[in-house]
Amino acid sequence: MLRSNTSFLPGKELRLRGAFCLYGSLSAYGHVAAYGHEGPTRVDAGLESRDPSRPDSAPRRASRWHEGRLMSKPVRTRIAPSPTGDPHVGTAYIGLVNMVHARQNGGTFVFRLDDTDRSRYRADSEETLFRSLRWLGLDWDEGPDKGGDYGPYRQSERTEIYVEHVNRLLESGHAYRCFCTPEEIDAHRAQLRAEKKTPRAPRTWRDADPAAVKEQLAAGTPHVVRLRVPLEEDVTIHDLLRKDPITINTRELQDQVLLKADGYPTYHLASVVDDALFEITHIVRAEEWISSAPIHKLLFDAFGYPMPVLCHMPLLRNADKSKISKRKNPTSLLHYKEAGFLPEGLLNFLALLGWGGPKTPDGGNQEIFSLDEMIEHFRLDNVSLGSPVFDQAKLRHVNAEHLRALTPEEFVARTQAYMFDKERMLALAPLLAPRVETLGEVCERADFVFGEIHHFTPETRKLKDKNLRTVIAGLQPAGVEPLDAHFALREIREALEGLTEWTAETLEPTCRSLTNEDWVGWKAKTLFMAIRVAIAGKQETPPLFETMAILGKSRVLGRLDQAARALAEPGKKALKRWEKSKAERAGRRAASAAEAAGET
RNA sequence: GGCCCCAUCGACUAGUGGUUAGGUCACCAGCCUUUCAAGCUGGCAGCACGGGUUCAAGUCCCGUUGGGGUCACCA
Repeated sequence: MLRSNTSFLPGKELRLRGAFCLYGSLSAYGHVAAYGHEGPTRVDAGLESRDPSRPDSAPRRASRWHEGRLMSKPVRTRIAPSPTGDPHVGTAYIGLVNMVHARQNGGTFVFRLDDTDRSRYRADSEETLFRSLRWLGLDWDEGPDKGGDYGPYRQSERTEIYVEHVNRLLESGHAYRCFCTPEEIDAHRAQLRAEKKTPRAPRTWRDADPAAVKEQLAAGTPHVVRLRVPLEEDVTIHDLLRKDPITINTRELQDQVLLKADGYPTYHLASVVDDALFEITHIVRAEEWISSAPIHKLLFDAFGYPMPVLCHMPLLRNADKSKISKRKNPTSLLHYKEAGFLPEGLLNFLALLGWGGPKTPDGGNQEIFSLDEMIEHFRLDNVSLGSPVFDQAKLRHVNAEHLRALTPEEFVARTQAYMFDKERMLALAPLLAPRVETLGEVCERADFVFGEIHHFTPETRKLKDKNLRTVIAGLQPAGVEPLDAHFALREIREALEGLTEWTAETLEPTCRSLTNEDWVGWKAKTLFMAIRVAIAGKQETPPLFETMAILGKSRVLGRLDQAARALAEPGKKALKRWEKSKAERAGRRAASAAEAAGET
């Protein structure tokens, strides 16, 4: 395979390649040469390029594999996050790679908001998303908050475009209207599962009588539009990182919903249409999308749009190698910001996953580097495919290196901004002032606000230290099993998670509602102490709900997780038992509510 | 379970047919130091297994095992 690795001189080759990436020229990287075998109308561009780092190397052939004439296109990449929750490290990771690839090719990095799921939409998370990614150091050239020539960049504002596209597919026979009810679909799937077949939506309407369709349409029956997936046909996709093409037979696929009953598109439709319209050249996204790539390929083909280069990045992992999850790892960018990580440190750490960093003369990798250095040296097609564990220890180390590189002035500025944020201090002042007698006591009194708390590692529980024992005592009241205390905290967390407004006034009733007799039997006093210790690491704090409000939702939730984890790690059986108990209690609550309603 | 992806120290990685398998984190030991960090020196530790191909395999091929993803009107 040809690659300019004889000298890892910073992006020599890339610079020469210039701002334009020959559409498909990545086949020159060798292992994607298989592209050249695809497509009925492939035209050999006959272009040759040389590896500049090896003047004597054989000329490499660049070819273009899909329809039409040779066309060079400026690189355009994108991220398309959903505003449905806290900004995720995975989003940042994929965003970083997309941005770096665009930048090093003089291309454009696009931010597109995937807000087509109206039921999960949360208005506040859109702004948080922008802010968090910007904090990290990501910056996009086009986006909902920035505009651009390809807008609108919010998919919820593009529904006419999707409907128009769906109509095209309807006319060309690539899609059909499906009037099945959700119940019918579920039943069908259940039956197929029972027969040990691939569960699929029924194809009742796939070849329905046009008259019947017209009738349903006239009656205004709710319906979706589905892709008419070919019955038995191999669909082959090419991935920049995997040398073998991936072939999936359409019998593994189902007639994917394209347009939902509420008129909004599904991810599949919206992303394909927008990637085409935005002229995205490289789709760089997480590995979990591989299995739906054939659907996308089918869609690009149905529309007659050129297929972008696909690049599926490895999934970030928990220590046990499962897909990273907030249960087992903090996944919110807010957490890392609030825990005092430097954005450049986090970014550097993320860059290390799948890539070692620039090569060093001793045969190793330079692991500490800046975004600019990454843009200079990183190569998208050289990402390693293992399952990178998001290792907190390594993250801390990388962050520490960046911290140490700060000048004293910078260090002070960063620390001040982190600890004594004016807004936060103003909120804190009325709670703190009555409780201190000198300024010297401020930090001690509110230590849990200013930084991380460390009381909840599993090791802590083994310590003999008296103070720490008290801490655990609060978390786990006398006579309560660790596992029960774990679930108590977890249940609190779940209740709080649903809160959209995070103030002392909204927090109090939510917390109090968990103290009814249906609960594990704790009094308010006990429950509130457990929460207090979990979020503050000690038993003396300003009033609980005010304290929680100031700490902020993500930190409170994160610390409840942390505390729960420190108490116990429930097994599958225990989890099941808990789920069951929750359901039963919910049932009882509903029953007693109904009874109460009946009496009045 | 079907389909798909993946596989180098505990973790992140370098490696693209010929290496004493390199670097970093973590861990251990020593040095430095009033303490703790940091720093320095050293150590522990890896090509999942089995078959091929080849003069030569961590590197290529096949199989096994293991891990993961995915099977929604969520993305």
